[in-house]
Amino acid sequence: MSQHPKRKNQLTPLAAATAAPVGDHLFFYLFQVEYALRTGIEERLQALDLDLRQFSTLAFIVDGQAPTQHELAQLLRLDPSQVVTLTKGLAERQLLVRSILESDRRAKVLSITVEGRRLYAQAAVAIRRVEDNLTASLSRRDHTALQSLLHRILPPV
Amino acid sequence: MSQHPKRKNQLTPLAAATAAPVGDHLFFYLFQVEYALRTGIEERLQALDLDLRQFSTLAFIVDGQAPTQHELAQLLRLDPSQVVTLTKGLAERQLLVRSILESDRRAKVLSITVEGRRLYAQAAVAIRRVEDNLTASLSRRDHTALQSLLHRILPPV
DNA sequence: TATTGTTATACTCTATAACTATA
DNA sequence: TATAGTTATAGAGTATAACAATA
Repeated sequence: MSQHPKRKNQLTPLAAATAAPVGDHLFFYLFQVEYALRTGIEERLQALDLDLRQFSTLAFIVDGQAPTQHELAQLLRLDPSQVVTLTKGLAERQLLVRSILESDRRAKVLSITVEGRRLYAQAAVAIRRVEDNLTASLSRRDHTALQSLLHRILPPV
Repeated sequence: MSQHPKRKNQLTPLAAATAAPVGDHLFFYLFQVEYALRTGIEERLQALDLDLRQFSTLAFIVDGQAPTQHELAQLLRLDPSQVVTLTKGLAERQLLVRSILESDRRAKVLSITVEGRRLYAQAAVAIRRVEDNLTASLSRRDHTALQSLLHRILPPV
């Protein structure tokens, strides 16, 4: 048995996702927690045949924004060409619909389907479970405090 | 001027690094803060001709662990083959030395040079500045609280 | 026989440019 | 002329396998 098992397509970011904090740097802590949360979520989403990017896509649509592909590209910080592949895949699975925006026939509006909403809800529950598990050692107040602190330092969109 | 300017080699993770939080998910906040911090740090490190992975490498050595390449691979969650390229590059710049571990001649120990320590110190200051800037809206107590909360939910190594 | 480091290669994902349709 | 979307392709980064040296 290898001491360094690897899943296929495991995400190893270009930047460091260090396995241990060094010095007193906020970023070491932040990166490590982010890594744990991300991999935990990805693992759970696999069972639903979704990755984080696909989930986020559904989330933004469900959120009521009915974004165009261009808007989604900005929200996900993706190149528009990647959004094509992303949304086509979800559309093929009948999780969303890509329709022409009548007020600007160049644009495609993304809207959720019943099946898409159902899968999103399932995924959201699974993700919440991972989040709660990660912060299990915190009191509810501290969990809220963490989220609040992160919220306060969010750079303006 | 493009509405969607892109730096070359800008990191766009496989997973979502969403530009806006959705719902009440911890991960949206965490990812966004992580993204802001990471890109901010990478920008500063560019001036020193370092990326985060290289900085982390120096950091682990300076931390006094004198790790072998194998150990560094685990710390950075990298494949050993990638560590070769990584450490060779830093060795060429005389920032570290790769020497044979006498107690196990297969292994290579990494140790910092004077020049490497100097550059590391510079980089650490620059990173600290980015971190402080990110949390500028927080009181010192809240900054500490955030770091402490993140520390408490770190998964065991 | 197992492990560390190394090299070479295949593969995945991203960046870029060119193109169509619409504004 | 500019913008949304699309397609094709080149490039960067990662995973995998094979190998040498040492244990």
